[in-house]
Amino acid sequence: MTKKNRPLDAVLTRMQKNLAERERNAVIQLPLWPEPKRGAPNSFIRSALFAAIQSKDRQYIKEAVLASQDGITVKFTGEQLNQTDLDVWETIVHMAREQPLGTFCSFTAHGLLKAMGMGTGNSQHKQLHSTLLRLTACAVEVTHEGKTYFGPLIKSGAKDELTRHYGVELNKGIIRLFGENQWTALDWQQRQELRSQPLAQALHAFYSSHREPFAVKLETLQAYTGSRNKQVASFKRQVRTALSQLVNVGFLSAFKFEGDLVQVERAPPLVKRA
DNA sequence: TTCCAACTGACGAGTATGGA
DNA sequence: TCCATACTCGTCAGTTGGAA
Repeated sequence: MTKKNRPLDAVLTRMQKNLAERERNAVIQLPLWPEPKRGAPNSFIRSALFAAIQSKDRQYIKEAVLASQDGITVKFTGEQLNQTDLDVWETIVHMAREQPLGTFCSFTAHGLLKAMGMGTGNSQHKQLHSTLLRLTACAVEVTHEGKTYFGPLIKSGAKDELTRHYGVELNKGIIRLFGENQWTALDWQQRQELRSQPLAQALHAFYSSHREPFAVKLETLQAYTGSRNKQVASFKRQVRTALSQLVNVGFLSAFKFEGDLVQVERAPPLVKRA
């Protein structure tokens, strides 16, 4: 290196430092979806990350590659997540979307349960706390369209045992999952109407992320929803019931089975009159 | 494919508590 | 006293697996 280049190197180094500093301090914010919607990355709802299982059927998973749609890779370590966990995560993300990522989002347990349309009894409070711990303790590695996020789904949290106020912090890196055309605004009212029906919720989320759903094999749906039902006939029965529920809530207009293929037709969105 | 029984979790009504 | 929040407990609905 010549003496002549040294000042230029110093300037470049300073510029790189400034750029890195600016990136660290940049205000990163989630997309602003409307109030009746809940935003979720497609990588979450097109994979078995949030399985259609009951709480009692959770398993501990270590560095497992979960079933996912082509173009998405999901690795998971921790206690298996289900649709209830997705409800909680979506609600927290929904509340946090109006403030920069990395800042604490505070709420009361009661308020969060109410916001999710759940009961507010002791069992629900315990369930909520377990969910928050699960979302904090897990480790996911999601790759979608060349962008990878790895880490927990909630960075950290705090709770005031007297007032039951929570404060949770989301990772800034989570924004990588909300790239353009990589997330879906789920109809929250429909999802609430499907509460306690994990398979219907999982299919609602999956098909919400496809404007014109294509025919999908039963075994593919079985994998994407993380179903524990090993019997094909039994799973088909469950899917039929779940899709009927999606028709009832106005999400689908029709569905049919052609052999082991499932074809659905989305209902046109309701236009609210002023 | 349908039916059934057992199990589990969610829900809701009634009540208690604490702060303004 | 009122209101928001929290707790307890009984009931109900959903899920599952097995049998026919």
